[in-house]
Amino acid sequence: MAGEQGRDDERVTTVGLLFESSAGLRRVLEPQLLTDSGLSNHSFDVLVRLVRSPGFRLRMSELASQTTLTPSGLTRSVDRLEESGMVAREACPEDRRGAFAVLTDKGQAVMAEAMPLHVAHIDELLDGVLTDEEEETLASMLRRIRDHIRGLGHSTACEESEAGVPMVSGLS
Amino acid sequence: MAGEQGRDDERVTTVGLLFESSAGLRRVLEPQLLTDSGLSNHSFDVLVRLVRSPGFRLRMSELASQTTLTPSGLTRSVDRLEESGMVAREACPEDRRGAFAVLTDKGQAVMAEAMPLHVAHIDELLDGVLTDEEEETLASMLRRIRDHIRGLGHSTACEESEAGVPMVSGLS
DNA sequence: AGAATCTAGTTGCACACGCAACATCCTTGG
DNA sequence: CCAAGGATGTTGCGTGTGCAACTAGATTCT
Repeated sequence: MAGEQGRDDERVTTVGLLFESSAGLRRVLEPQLLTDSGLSNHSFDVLVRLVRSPGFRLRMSELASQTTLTPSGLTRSVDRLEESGMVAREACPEDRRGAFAVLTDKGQAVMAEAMPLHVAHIDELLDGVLTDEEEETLASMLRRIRDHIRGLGHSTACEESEAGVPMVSGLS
Repeated sequence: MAGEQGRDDERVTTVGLLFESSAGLRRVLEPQLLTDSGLSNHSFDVLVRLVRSPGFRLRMSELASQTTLTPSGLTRSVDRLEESGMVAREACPEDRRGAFAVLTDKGQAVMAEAMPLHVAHIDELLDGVLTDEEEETLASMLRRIRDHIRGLGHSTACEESEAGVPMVSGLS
């Protein structure tokens, strides 16, 4: 079992490439994001969801399932964002266990500055690598993969993403 | 700066999807890999490179640049693999600073068992999501992205991957 | 040859993450 | 109406990670 790799490894290679490109992009983007706006990839991810939600607010659980974080990871992440004053926790009236994460004014200001920089950086980074059409294709395929995976976790395999608001996903 | 997302965010969305699908796949794959073979994604990644290298050996630096790990991360990872007896370190004759990581017999045996299981799991996981043609397209695009990113890090932007051995990348 | 510079690899340190256990609250069923 | 079960969010604990500083060996320049 040394160096033989049947063409059925192709799929494995594709998955490997997915990991590699993801990690590569993260390693380039994260430092820039940090020096530009003092945000980690995860923080930015959380903030993007909030920025794009009505009332700049989202339930913790919602946030957890949308980001790349586990519930516990999200708790800490929001803790930090709260300490920095970008996010505030707010009790949920109807469900006293629940909590909202709400973007503060400062959080909105930070994002208003961070987004364009980040977008520009990504643009600069990816320019000329893929045609517009290819990018669209790539996005469509990745979306399908993501939704398929998600369907597995929630077991009931439904309520995927509402194609209308295509899970924006600013980053990470 | 609330919910407006010009079509120039498309690229950001694509990057976001890349992160999401990568993280999603990892979260599904890793536990399985762990219970099946007792390996983490990173360990598996390291072992795959070794399995596919002549003499089952690779320089630490080579390994570091090929995997998703930093040099320091790789050191610890190889430390652990060495403790488990799957990998051994070997001094480099021509360069006394350098070190090889070499797959032991045990390491080869573990991989011989782990690979098919892992491949099967991925197959099962991704079956029906993309057509064969799409998979090929996806791999090609991801490869381009990865190579483009890599070219940035090494500054000199050369010596990309030798298309012949297309950076196999079993996983992670 | 000898000093300055560079590279390979390792380690101290701090930090972020996930898992599993937990407290709290909602929801069903008798 | 109360008990059993499910959901939401948080925390203790162990572990893995990256950065920066470091050791040791190569390389280059004068």
